[in-house]
Amino acid sequence: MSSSPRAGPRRKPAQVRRAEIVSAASTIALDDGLNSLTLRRVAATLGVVPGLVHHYFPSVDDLVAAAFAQAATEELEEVFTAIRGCVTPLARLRLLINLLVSEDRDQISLLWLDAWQGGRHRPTLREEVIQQMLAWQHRLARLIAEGVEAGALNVQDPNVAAMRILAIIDGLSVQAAVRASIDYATVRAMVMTTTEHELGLPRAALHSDC
Amino acid sequence: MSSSPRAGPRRKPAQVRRAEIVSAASTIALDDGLNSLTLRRVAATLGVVPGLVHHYFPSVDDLVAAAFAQAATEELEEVFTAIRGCVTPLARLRLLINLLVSEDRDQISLLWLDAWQGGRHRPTLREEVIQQMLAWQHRLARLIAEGVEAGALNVQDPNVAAMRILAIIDGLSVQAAVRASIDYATVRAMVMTTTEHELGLPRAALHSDC
DNA sequence: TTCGTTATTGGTCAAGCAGTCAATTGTGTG
DNA sequence: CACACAATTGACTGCTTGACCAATAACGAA
Repeated sequence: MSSSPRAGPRRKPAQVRRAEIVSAASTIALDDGLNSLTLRRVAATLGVVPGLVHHYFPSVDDLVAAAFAQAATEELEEVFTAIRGCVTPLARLRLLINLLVSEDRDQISLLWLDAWQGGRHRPTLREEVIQQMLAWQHRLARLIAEGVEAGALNVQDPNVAAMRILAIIDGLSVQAAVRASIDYATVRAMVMTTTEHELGLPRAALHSDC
Repeated sequence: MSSSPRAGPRRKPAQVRRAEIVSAASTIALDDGLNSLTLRRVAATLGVVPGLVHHYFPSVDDLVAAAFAQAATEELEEVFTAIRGCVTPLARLRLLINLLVSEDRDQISLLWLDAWQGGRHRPTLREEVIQQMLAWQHRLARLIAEGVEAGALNVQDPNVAAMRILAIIDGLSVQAAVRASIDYATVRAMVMTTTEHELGLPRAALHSDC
């Protein structure tokens, strides 16, 4: 019992511990919101003392920003990895919207809402939010641009189109997140129709499965 | 000096005092956000003791909801009163969008953001937010319906159109509220273009002044 | 093995918060 | 005028938070 599994090494390399903290923080943020993210909460999750978390993140703002960054980046990569499986640009867009407007996305939608709001009084978080929003815009714009090159889409400015599509998704996500009962199928149809308008597609070009 | 002006009647009718509190709370919410809205802050503004505010609003949730309700209702009425001056439905819509997407609206946009987020853990506020969102949707839908009757617009479901227009305004407002520098003219053009799409209008039908 | 670095602990601090309550004072009614 | 009610006060509680710091113990390098 000298090397009991439960009695692991109490001391970990800084990098590892830091990653653990960010990961735990990210989980808490997704589960209970950015406001539930406190030094003590993270410490309790990891079974360490609050002071240790403070050692790695002297300012809570930094911790919150890091947690949001991890969650947001993970989701972005997840989505864009998933749509890589579709062959045509149109199919990729269709799947992207289906992924972005679904019941499963409630958590991350609420997280974004928290982040937008929290950025008001958390400078570092605010910067991170801006970066993540730009990342989404760029990735989506590139996707659209590829569709244009392939001749599948007809749009003047991919960046503006991406911004607008993301805006309506955000707006409807907020409505979905706040209001009690909202029909996700309706919302999805709304986004699709708007996107068709936006990308110069024929009506119902997006309304089907990947 | 027996009736010194500064020594006004310390005791006021409940209704008046209550209105004062809500009004002060609403101002604070608009100036510094819903999170800065505390019993103490309101009390300090009015020059009374925190306990008094608590006497009228035993729960902070109720106070926050009331403050938001007042600010939101006021703005709704302001906007719909202002557009009454325009003769055609199209002109009314145009002015409405111009009013809803402008630098002056930063405060109220941020307030809505706070309310959406705060509704997560404040049941009364949440209910109020839902009511206010529905109010906007209904009013805008009616405006659109009038345009349809007048033959100026071509839209199947005014309610859905209203929802979508408001969604994109919300989405872009969030972007505007969060990101450092955003070109409001661009945002306004975006909303107009989308609205034109949404309402079956010819391109650039909205791009001008009232 | 020794020693310096540093991850980690435990405890502390002050600030800000909502909520509670008994006491007081102003107001209007009978 | 006197009484009852209600607005208002002031002081207090308990809680949570971020931040700080000195002491300790583990780890790696010499």
